[in-house]
Amino acid sequence: MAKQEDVFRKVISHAKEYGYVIQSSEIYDGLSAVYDYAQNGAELKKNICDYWWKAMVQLHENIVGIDAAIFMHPTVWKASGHIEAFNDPLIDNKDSKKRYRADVLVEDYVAKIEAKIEKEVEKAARRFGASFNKEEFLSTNARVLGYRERAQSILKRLGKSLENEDLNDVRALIEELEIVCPLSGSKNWTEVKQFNLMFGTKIGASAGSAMDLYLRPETAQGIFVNFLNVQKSGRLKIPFGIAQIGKAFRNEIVARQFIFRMREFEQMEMQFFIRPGSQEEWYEKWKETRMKWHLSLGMGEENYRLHDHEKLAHYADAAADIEFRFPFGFKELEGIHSRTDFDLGSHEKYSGKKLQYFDTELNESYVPYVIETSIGLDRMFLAVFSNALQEEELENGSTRTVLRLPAVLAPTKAAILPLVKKDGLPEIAQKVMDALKWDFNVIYDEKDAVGRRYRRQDAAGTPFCITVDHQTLEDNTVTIRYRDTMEQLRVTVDAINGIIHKEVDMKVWLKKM
RNA sequence: GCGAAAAUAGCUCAGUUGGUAGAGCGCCACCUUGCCAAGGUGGAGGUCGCGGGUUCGAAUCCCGUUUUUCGCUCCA
Repeated sequence: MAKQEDVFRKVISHAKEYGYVIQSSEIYDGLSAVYDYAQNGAELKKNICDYWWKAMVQLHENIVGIDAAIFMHPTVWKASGHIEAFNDPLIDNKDSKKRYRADVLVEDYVAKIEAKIEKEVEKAARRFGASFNKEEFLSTNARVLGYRERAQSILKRLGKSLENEDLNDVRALIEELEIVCPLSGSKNWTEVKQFNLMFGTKIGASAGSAMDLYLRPETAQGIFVNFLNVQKSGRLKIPFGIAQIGKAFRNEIVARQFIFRMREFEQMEMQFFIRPGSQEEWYEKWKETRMKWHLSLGMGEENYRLHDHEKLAHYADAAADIEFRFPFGFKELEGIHSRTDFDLGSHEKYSGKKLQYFDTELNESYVPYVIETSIGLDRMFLAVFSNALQEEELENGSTRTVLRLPAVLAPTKAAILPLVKKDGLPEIAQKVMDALKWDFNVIYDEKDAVGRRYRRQDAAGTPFCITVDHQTLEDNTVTIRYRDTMEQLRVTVDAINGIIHKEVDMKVWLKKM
């Protein structure tokens, strides 16, 4: 366990030290669970995006990509169920450390009162036998009436407090009713707090005419609301998919573990529209396809596992996670969900617009079913980065820190190094770099001994080092050193481009799928 | 959100019973070497997370706060 923590700590400090990830607003003590991608991080992230986009959009004739706005009409979040599900008054019991919905606690209490009424009814029914008139009993029995009045006044007060967002009164109500924690039996409660997982903001500059908006808590809805426009303008036939990469925002109660759970994060997702009834087949197909994509990066099959959900979200009829072995254990990296027609159907209801597809083969219209693949870009970044960071013992007893990023994703593909800073070698190295920079991200480094420069590039994740030495002056050859094996080959200057290209080309990597 | 721990240079850390800060690595310049880190000389960089308090005096003690990590909780 302690070792796991150490590894994670190293990942975080390495990410900072080598220009990958920095905490946001660090000079102001940082902002909780918000991080910035620095120069190398931005490149790595962009490469992950490209790798995903190519695999999903470019290589599938029936998948197109869009880029929807972060702001959406507020009703979208009613239709999606987020306003309902993301808005709860919560209270904690300090002894059992259990968290409850405050309104549910009160409602449970009322339910107990109602149970008492039922008991009275049963008792009376036994006593009076056949002559028992339930209606009459309920409207005349003093004890029942007392219970009733009490229950009603409690619910009325609760409703009013919730409506006025008077959380102090909800708390007061819980105290007055002497509600105890079902687990610990104690009345040691915290304040009631309103948790809204969505970030609110306003559109419109003047306060009077401003409209409440949310920053989207997921990107999927941008696809659903545009479903028909894209289908029609793209003349797309079912089955087809719409993909998107974009930011989403969640005001997480607990946001932790570096970039694993951030308040502002990025999703890469694809909604695949299919005929109702074919969801099982496509669900399996996409699980398999997405897993292949992951495995093509060569990060080790043993580091992935598929986890099927038993408890399903309200919109889904099947759901699975692709989990990855992060430094803190196996955690969700990507979700594959069979979302049925929940979203499109709900948008039909709320918007009053038809969101149906006319299937010419079946000669009928229907609301398509949806299979979703949704991967956290930041989590993918963390998976790639943490998996790549290794410390290895060399034969000579020294250790080497090496960031074995898949070459296709590495921010910098090659470093160009003159063996020494004289004899015209820097000038040649500069020329080599100028020739390569059109095709690859390359950097030049002439400081320190060449061995040290190799190690520097190892730690930064650069897969190749090109060294210009004295022999270059004679026969126009250089050495190319491989990060992972530390082996060197002598090649002509003209051959470098081809060698690197073969190793970092997305086509080569994607073909492993 | 609760509980625990932590915060000192870019990184990893030391700092003895309170007496206005150190190391290693890294970084910069120059010299030297020249194919796998740790050669020489010189240099930059910290009011010890922030704010209060106690004290003649606080990195050190107390309170608050922010951030991070771990456990619980939560998680469409």
